[in-house]
Amino acid sequence: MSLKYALLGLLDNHPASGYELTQEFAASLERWAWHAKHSQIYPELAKLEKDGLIEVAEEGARGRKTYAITRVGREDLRQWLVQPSKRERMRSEFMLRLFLMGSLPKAQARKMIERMVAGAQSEIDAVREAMADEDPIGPDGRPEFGILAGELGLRQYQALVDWADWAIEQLEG
Amino acid sequence: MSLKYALLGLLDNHPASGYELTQEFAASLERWAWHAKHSQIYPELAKLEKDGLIEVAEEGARGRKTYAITRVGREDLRQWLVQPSKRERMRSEFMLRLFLMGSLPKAQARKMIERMVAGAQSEIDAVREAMADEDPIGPDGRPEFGILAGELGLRQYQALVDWADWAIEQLEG
DNA sequence: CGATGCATGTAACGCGTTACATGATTAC
DNA sequence: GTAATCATGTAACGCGTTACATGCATCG
Repeated sequence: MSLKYALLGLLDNHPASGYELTQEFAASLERWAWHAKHSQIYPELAKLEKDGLIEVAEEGARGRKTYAITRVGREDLRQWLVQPSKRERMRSEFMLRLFLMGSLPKAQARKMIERMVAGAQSEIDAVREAMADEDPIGPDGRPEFGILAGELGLRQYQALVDWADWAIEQLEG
Repeated sequence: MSLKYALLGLLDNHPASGYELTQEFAASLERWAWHAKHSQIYPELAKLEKDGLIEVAEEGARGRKTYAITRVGREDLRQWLVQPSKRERMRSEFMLRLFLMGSLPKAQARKMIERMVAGAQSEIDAVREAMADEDPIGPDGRPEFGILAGELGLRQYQALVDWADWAIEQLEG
């Protein structure tokens, strides 16, 4: 269900082809929110068109089809955004590793945690730098939710880094 | 792949039946790390047995089969825990909603964020209370990674709550 | 003897990944 | 002309969910 709304959401900003949507996934959504490959996107677009939520606005070179969201599609998207979602099921390989780390000798578990944190920290540094001059409020006064969401992602990474200090202290004590 | 190691990890603590493993998922792993239903667990156990990573240690009433991890299984588990995993692909419906919230009028977006935060806060309160007297180091001196991981989960929820204040301030400003 | 909980499985379907497959256009 | 990029699709497979299906044991 989520891919459907990811596509409707992107098309609500501006019309785009399947190819462009694939790029947008890779460029923005992928890091913090959702990922999809073209092999999943094309069939899904066909389905959305069949259901009347989007339409082909223009056909270009090389068989390129530019899709636009329809009134019905926009309505469906708004509904989904507003409707409270049930608690997400967690599914994180990272967390799973943590849970099972008791199967390793203490010293090795500690080393793994340190390695995880180093990874998170370099991720934070890289993204902070890339986001340094991004304003969460666009020049037109409209909020850029991608930037806002990115800030949340960074803060959650930071929580991991801080936690690790505490966790290692627990292990030592 | 992850379900395999979740099962091996649980069986490395103590032998258990498919039924018990299903309960353990529901009780501990489910909240922060991984989820699986019995309909997925039973076939996976059969596969692990066929591959020699676990074995039937005992058969009880009602067709109950208690599985135990084998030496080979333990080795495989350790390998997986130690081997650095490639960056996980993000897939969070929650984050996706945030990204797409620009499709809502500002006031409504704000309301959605407030609702999300209220949910997170009550989750934090409930879990903090439940975890209040849990010591991350067990009475035998061995670290309880479930508790450590839970603390991380709580801190990440807390990061969300803190972020929301900031985000709403941005929207107002 | 009836409800609840223990205990195990299978089938159908949907979503996501990897790999296969093709062809047009543009830049060098 | 040839390499890179644009552009769209299909097929096979694996993982996860929902629903279907069965039967034994225990407690009251």
